[in-house]
Amino acid sequence: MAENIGNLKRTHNCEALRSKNIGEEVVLAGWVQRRRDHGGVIFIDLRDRTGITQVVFNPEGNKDVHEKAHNIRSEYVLAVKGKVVPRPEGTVNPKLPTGEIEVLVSDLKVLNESKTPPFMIEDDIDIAETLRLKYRFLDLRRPSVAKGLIMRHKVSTSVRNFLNGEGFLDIETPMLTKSTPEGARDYLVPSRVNAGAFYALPQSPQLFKQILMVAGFDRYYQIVKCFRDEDLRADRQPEFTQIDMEMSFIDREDIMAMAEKMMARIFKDVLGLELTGHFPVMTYDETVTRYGLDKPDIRFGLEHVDLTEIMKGCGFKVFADAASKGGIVKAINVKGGATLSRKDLDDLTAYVGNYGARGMAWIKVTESEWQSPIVKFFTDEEIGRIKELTGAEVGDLLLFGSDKAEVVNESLGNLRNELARRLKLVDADTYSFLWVTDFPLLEYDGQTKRHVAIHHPFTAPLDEDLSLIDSEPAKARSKAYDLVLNGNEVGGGSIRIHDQSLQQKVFKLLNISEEEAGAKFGFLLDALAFGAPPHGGIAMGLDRLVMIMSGVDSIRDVIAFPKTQKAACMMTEAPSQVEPEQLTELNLSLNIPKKED
RNA sequence: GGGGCCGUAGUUAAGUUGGUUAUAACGCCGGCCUGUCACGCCGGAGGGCGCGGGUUCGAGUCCCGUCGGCCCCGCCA
Repeated sequence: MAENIGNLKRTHNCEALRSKNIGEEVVLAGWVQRRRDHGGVIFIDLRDRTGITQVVFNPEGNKDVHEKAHNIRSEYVLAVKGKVVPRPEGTVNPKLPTGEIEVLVSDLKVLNESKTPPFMIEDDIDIAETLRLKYRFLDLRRPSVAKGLIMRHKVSTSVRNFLNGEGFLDIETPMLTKSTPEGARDYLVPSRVNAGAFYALPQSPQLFKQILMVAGFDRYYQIVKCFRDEDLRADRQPEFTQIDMEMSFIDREDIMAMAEKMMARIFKDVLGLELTGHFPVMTYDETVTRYGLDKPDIRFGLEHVDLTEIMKGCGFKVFADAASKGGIVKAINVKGGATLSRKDLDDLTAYVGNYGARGMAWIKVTESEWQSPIVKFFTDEEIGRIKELTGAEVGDLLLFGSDKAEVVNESLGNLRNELARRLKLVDADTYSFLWVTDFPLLEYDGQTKRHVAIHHPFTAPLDEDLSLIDSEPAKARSKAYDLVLNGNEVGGGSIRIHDQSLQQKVFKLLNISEEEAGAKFGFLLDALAFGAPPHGGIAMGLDRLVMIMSGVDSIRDVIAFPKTQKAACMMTEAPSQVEPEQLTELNLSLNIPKKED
């Protein structure tokens, strides 16, 4: 039977007591981590989110209390009153911060019993994630899991303190808002009072924060949920949290400086690390050329070497064709990689296959020869050029990609990361930020056969590329910037268009008709026409940032109640069917296609 | 939409070329135990192998389908 607290109000948490507390009468409350019943004396490790204290039931003390303690099991909830005493000579536990003392119990209340938990509440256990998520309330009792949420709290606290100090205002924006074209798939919410009409959950507060700038709130922030109905990954959940900010009367270097200062503050407050100097800045073109990806991890080398020019007329048809027909040929020199086995190479070939590469040529540089299936196709001069450009030395491994530029860059870019993982080229505790700037304004979407905005349609072009908007829009670059941390995109933003005519011009480029622009973004165009200040901002992915800072591989580990890959919550079993009456009230009917047999 | 991996006691796993009553560890239950902290010792219960078909004398092992989980591609302004 569960007892009420009564007079046993706790005086300390389970990590608080030390030798200096010896002699004090204290009350602790928490969960039973473990019981060691010796028939006579009974030890219980009492746990709360701060730590563990050993409490002792001695039969020579209170008989009733000792009797009661026999029935205690794992995860029972206890309040104990007792005296802090030193542990007897030789029984100090150096593994526990509280290991020099124990609490000799004089009064006990079993605040609640517990069923035997489906898994043990401790770190370093190996359990299926689906079970952890179903019993998330138990999983979250494990210190390593709680640690992620505690760190998340520290990060958001640090962010608020910093931005409040810099004069930013925390202003909430609607969760029930308007569906807009472009971007990700919206989560829709039917309107009961407007039959047939829908709200959308925000993909980000983008337009609202711009409107707030027009309204004169020249420094805004919000730690806010965003929703995108797209497929999940280890670093993507359908609802996620952004540190969203926007400033007026600034240019991009001001936003970048502010974001850097904020990151420095977060790392200082939360990890005690000093981030010194400015974050390096690299243009989009440079990242793609050197690393293949626009979010390179710059903690290790393995940079790409472009061999397109020298392969144009070579005897290896695959390379020659790619090089002369608009594609590219690139190589990575894996220093000391000649020790990789044939199986390793097969694995890596399969790996680049994920990104559309149809193969992966390689050359092992050994004392006696260039060992490779393709080296026989090259002239001595070509081999010399390859050697020169890649810096190949004895013991190295050269890996090649040849195809359309996107395929080569994507596959070799990801291969580079994979090699670093396999060869353990990075120290897990290092943090390396990078700004990526000068993104193209537009990209061509082969599916819809039109240009779409790379960042979003409100991103300003670079000043020097303004004239390209009319002549060669595909070449125009934007005032967008991404913040990359250890190869992960943790933030992105831009200077926005604050001129109504330029905004209309960009909509036109994106094949958004005047009518459509008016219908979907009329309020923004309106606002821009009423004295919009120059403005811009950035949004940081809180989940990803905390994931990296806490050294875990999935944002699920830093979200209290995350969803599985099918966007389901194992605990609540959301999403679920609803009563027909609810649908009727919303003027909805279901039309679920039958599966074909 | 596609590729890969996985599903066996509460948990984590083992399970030979298909072949008696499906193993182990931890956990759980009972007993003993006054200094343990992964307490110890003795004893015990617990699953029919995600689900549904099929092949076979016989299926956890083979085949088909299906559900669920994880990683990835597509998708994610």
